[in-house]
Amino acid sequence: MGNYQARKIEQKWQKVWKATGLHKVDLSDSGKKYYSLVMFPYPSGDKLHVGHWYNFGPADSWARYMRMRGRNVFEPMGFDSFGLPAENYAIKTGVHPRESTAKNVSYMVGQLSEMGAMYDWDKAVTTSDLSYYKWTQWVFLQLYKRELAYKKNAPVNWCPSCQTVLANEQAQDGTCERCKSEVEHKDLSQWFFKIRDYAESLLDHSDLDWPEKTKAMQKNWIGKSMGIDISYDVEGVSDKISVYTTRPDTNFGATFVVVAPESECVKKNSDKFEDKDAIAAYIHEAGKKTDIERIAEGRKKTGVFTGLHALNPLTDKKMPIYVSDFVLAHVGTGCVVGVPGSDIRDFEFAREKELEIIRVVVGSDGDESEIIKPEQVQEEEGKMINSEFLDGMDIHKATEAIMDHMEEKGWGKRVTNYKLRDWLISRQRYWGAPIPIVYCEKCGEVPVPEEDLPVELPMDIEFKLKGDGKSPLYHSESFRNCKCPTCGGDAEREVDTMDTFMCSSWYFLRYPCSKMTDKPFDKDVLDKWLPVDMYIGGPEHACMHLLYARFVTMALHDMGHIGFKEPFKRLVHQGMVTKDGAKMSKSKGNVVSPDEFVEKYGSDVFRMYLMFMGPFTDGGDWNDKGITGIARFVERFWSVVNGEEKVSDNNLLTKNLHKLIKRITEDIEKMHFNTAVAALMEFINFVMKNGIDKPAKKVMVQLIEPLAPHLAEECWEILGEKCNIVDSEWPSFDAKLIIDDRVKIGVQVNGKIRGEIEISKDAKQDEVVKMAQELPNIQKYLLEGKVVKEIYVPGKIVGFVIK
RNA sequence: GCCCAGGUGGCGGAAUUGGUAGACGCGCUGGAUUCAAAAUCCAGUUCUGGCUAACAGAGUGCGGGUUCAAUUCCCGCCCUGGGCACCA
Repeated sequence: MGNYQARKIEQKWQKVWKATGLHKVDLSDSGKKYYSLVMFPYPSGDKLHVGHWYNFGPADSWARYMRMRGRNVFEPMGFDSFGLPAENYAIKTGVHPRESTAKNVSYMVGQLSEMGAMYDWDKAVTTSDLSYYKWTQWVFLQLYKRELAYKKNAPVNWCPSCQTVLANEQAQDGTCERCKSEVEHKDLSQWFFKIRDYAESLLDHSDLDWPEKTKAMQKNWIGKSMGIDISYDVEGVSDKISVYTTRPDTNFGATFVVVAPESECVKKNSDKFEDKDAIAAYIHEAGKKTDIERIAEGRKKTGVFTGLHALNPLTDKKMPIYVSDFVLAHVGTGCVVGVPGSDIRDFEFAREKELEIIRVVVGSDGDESEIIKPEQVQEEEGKMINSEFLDGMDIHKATEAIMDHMEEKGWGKRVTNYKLRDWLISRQRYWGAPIPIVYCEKCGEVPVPEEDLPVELPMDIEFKLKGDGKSPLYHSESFRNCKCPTCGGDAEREVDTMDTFMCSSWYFLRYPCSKMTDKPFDKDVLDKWLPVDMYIGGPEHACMHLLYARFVTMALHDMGHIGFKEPFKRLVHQGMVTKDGAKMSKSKGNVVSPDEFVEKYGSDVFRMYLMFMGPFTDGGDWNDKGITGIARFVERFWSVVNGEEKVSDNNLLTKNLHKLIKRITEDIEKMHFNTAVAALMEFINFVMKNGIDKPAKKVMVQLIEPLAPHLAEECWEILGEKCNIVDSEWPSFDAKLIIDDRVKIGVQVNGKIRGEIEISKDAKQDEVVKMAQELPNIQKYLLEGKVVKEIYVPGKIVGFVIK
């Protein structure tokens, strides 16, 4: 026999599997279909790191388990290959993104092949391939046709020195990553998708087997609220000012109005402001801050008085109007009414500007005094005071009453608001799918006809930053200049590319149809194979990617392109693998490659070690200290399979084997791979003492198949089986065989364990109590007082309460 | 700041319709084997006291509470991680 030659055996089976097409899926047979998907990787210069393995290994184990349960499993893989890092690399080194991406992809394909997963490479997609992004552009056109795409001005991070747009990542701490200049905001005309139109549909998770926390995060992200838009007259100005509030009940306490620096209201009325220079300077400064900074509670509030006043019709009070950066233009109407007695940020602002603070809600402490402490602001329950006809009502009733009142008077209108913003897809970058729009002087904005797709990304691009603020594609004359599809006259192409989230919002629809050239996908095929049965990926995608993918799927459904509304039936998030407590990234220099471990221990050991680290959904900090434990286990497993077949206790073997089947089955169902490995270790420890027979060996080998597929395949062959083990039937257990006749239970006195007894599983309470009482150590305690209660939880615990 | 998770031995973790906390593995200690080492095998291993015992006390981030009994349920904190819309 000898030691287990992991590398040799793994390469042998990978070759066989490839040659026999074991992992190719017949998509015409959808009867027992199972679409098992992982979020596809970005082909970065770091290649695959241990985090990918942590994710992909168990995902493949799951797919293998489902295949052994008789499902026709489709497990595709691909690359999300457009994006910023390849472009930055090009700017630095001059290497074309197409080249560096192709290199990274081919290296990663090699790494993934060594894993031995069941990927059907015939169906692979690479989003930067012409044959893929052609259809990303097609998806854009569908959304455009449906009037879900539109253009408007929106701010970008702008480096005044480099004269270029920066990603958030390049603008951390408000300075440019390259030159350290202070980052400013600049408005550009950009494309958006109306994801807000789908806010209600996206809030409906009722048919989704998703983690509760993910649903909660999406719900909070969408942020539905019911409130009222109130219009106030502004003294000396013809236009009214409109504010959105969810707490109109507090409006008798309104003492000022605040408008966002970038709001329409500021733009429209700037000529009427008192100190125009001060306000212009303030707006400029606000542009340098991030939203998170601006809205943080506890931060010192700043602002400039406009000289204008809004009139509160409830109180006839003149409310001064301020410009302040703690209000954001894209939230609600970009204007808020200041109620410092009931909102903590308004409270902070009022203190700063010495504005009137009125108590209108009495909270649980019953305090009605005029002076309000910060902790009394923002009461979630309470009743109204100082609010005329609302006085005495609880805040919820008052909210309804005042909204009725305001609507009757014509001062306001009930509205539903969402925090969700429309999806900004324009990117002023090269390495992305061009937006298929043409601008013609005569015809205006014209979508590229579907038959003219793809709009091909040009190669004649110089990556060095031009410093003229234009998108890279602007500089390709051959790309930019074109003929109008409608009138044939001279026209210019849109030079922005699409957000890469656009590529990943539909790739799962392309996999089953990846080779089609005349259409993005076939409705019949997709209606059979989708939704995805299991989708595995990181929780960091809870709000963005997963909402975008749902939105695109819903929109395509509503246009009749596909017959299902939701893309992902079941969702599981793997945990994140960190290194020294931090997310692995090139900038931190803490990326750990799986290659040396695969080389040294083999794919199976490495995969099982990652599983054994802890629960799949938890992740953890990477270290390689325990990997020898798994290597030892594999050696022992190997020697048991190859060892003699002699058993000292047959009944015990059967019982433990059936217990093992139960545990592994349940653990895999719950994705608790760590305890599945532990259970196998316990079983091996047991059979090393007790011995094993051939049928038990076979079951044991089947049970390890999802976790260590190469090892299992080799053992399966050694045990004389002909078929591939992944096509053997998952073992079942007999519940009757795993019942323990005798169990050890603890004996408690006043809740503390004082002894242990062994009882028969159907022993009666009297019997058990009597046995417990007879223990010398228990007698000692029983003599100390009077027994007031005897407790017996069958099979679990026996206890006495004494006084 | 806001939203969502998580905190258990020297380390990774196990155990939750409340019922013997620490399975499994790493590491460590002792032993066997060996000229020696590696590898392997056997035994021990939460901490404190105690005779390497019986047993007792403490113990699941911190402070309270409910209960015969709390890692598990409730209230209030602290810390760490993820996300916050141009990294993907």
